Amino acid sequence: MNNTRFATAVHILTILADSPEEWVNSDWIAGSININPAMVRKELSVLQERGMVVGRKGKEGGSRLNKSSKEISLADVYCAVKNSEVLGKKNLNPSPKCPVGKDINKELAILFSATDQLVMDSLSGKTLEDFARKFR
Amino acid sequence: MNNTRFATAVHILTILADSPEEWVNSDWIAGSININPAMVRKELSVLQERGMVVGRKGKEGGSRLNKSSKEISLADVYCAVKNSEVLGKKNLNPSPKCPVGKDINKELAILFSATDQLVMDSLSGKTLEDFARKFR
DNA sequence: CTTAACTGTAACAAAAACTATTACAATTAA
DNA sequence: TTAATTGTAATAGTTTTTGTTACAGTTAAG
Repeated sequence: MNNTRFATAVHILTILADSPEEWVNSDWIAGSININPAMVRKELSVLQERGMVVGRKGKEGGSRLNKSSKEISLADVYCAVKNSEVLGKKNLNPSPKCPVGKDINKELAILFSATDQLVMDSLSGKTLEDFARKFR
Repeated sequence: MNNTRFATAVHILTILADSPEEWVNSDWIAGSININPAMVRKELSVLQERGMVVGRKGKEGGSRLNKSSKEISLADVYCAVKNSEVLGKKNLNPSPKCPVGKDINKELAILFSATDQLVMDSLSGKTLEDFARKFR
């Protein structure tokens, strides 16, 4: 994760969590994060697929949470945006002729999964509500 | 970490750990990982700065561990190569006018540090020796 | 004292990932 | 009917990552 996607997603969800009744539009959210509204809509789209958010089209449209912020964990968010493992990529093309090269990726895979799981377990104990509360 | 640096560094160190007496040259290591020798030397250079490895120039030169593989933890390796936090980058330029934007990065910083620390704590319990043993 | 095999490092190039921007069809409220 | 908005695609620009080439400096060994 050498990108801003987790930060962006948490930012979006925090705003929605603080106005659970309202349909907040992407322009407003984009103004708070200071990025392009289209970027916000892209990320909202992902959060919708995961069932965290629901969108409404047309005039007076926008987005809001699809469930209580108590029911959304930061692990849900991480899971939605993550596109690499915590410890990075494995070796791309290690030599099968070398005893180390032959098995390195298998061993790294074990280590990488365990490390990812550690992070997931920790984040699954943290709710969006807990996080969003700090901004009210 | 959306790169191969941790995998590369562990691969290098595993090879060195399995021949603690020998001066292994960058060509040999590069052959096992299947990358350019100059990339190996770049990473070796970082591992040297951290005191894990020592290099010898000239004919019959190469690298070897500077301490027992029992004394090198995977946290040392991670620390040497990491260039981003586990949960990625914070928001680049959030709006100070919005209650969320104003403080989001401060709150994210707390979360991000705690998550990084979790990973470090876990890796600090794993030695290079334990890892390298699997390949002998 | 010359040669061959290395390291260490810099400079540059290529590829991949990430972020930003523009545009527009489809939808909806008023 | 109009104006505001989503959802999405296409494209461009920027940053990060990976690969390559080159070479001065070092060292072992004949």
